[in-house]
Amino acid sequence: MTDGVVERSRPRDRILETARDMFHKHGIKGVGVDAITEAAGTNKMTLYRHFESKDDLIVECLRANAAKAGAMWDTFEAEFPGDKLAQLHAWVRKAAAMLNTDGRGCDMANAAAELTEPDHPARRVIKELKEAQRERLVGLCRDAGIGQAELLADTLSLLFEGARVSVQTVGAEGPSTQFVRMAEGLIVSFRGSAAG
Amino acid sequence: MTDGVVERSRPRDRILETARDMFHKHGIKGVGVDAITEAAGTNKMTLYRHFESKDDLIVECLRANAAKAGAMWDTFEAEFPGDKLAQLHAWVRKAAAMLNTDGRGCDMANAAAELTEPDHPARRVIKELKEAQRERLVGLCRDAGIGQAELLADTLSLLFEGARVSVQTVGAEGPSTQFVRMAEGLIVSFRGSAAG
DNA sequence: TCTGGAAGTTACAGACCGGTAACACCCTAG
DNA sequence: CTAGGGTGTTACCGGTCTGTAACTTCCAGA
Repeated sequence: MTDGVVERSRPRDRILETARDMFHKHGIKGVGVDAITEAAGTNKMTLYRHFESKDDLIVECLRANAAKAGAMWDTFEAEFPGDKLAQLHAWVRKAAAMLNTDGRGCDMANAAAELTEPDHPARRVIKELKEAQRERLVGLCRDAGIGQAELLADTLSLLFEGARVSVQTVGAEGPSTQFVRMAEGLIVSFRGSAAG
Repeated sequence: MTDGVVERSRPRDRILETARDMFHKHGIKGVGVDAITEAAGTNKMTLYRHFESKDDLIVECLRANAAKAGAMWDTFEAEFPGDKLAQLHAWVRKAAAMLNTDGRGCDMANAAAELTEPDHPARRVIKELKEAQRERLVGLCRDAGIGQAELLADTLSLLFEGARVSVQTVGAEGPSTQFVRMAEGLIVSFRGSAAG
């Protein structure tokens, strides 16, 4: 049982945390609710008392992931108060670090790859949360005084997203090793062209 | 039955083609062998006479995909014989076109997201085929006279990969719309810096 | 016309899936 | 002490999954 995470807390929290971990490691369709509840040290009935379906649990996991990712931005602000450019570089470093932590890509991207039904409830929240993340990165670029903030943010975002899937397909020794160099080069280039 | 592709040909070919189509649309774990054989106008026993398991079928589908993608490069050479820079721009246009054809990402990336077992037979071939694709793009960049060919190829590759997952998560109207602008800008920038 | 192999058919095994029912338990708030 | 809500337990439903067995049908080539 490598999927522990059974610290004593309220069953709902344990289920949510365990499900997040197992969905991340083994994929959504690769994990059944029985396995989740067992790893969470509880049982199926309790799961269905707190979540109305597996799909509902999936959505809650994605929201929890996004909340955790959102908290990351606050640490940048705390670490470099007011210095938006430093925060942008901190984002690059953090992103690069994530590439080497584990070989699994973004949970939302993976979920979108697995859940192909066009009206699956998870697809709505994935789009919402991804768009919110884009807004934050665009805002950071703009506040850092970069002229074409949207273009830089989108480029960095696509690079990072691509690096994550690259790690998942060819491993951490592939093209993703150049991510920092690419990102830093882009920031320099965009700062050189035009400032707000 | 929207997953037709039942033209009269040998059962093995029909199964392979149908499986490629259905895996692409609905994901690998989202399609059972019964559904494949039915859509291919044959039956399960015939599938298992030609493929030793579903995993084997998956691997063959990935190889077939890669073969089709490989043929794409030959069309570039045929269209712009000897003009490697033109072929690189053709790659950019082709990549951009793929972003708008359907909302599903790269089959290999999606497969890697779904098949999480570290020793799954598909993971080997995904890595092999992705590395082969990288070699081709690096070669194209180098032959186009670009100094840092590997870095440009990896950057373009990551951008494209990221654009495909972006289409899958937020749709074709998201950051991926800027893909051509990003790619062309990078090529210009790399050509300006140093040439071979 | 005969024959052999490829393909189709039906049924089944064994496992797993998401989800529910009915009931026993425990622990805390009143 | 008691009542009640949250939790645990067991069993079950109907469905789907990969994979196999045994048998029939068809068709091309000799």
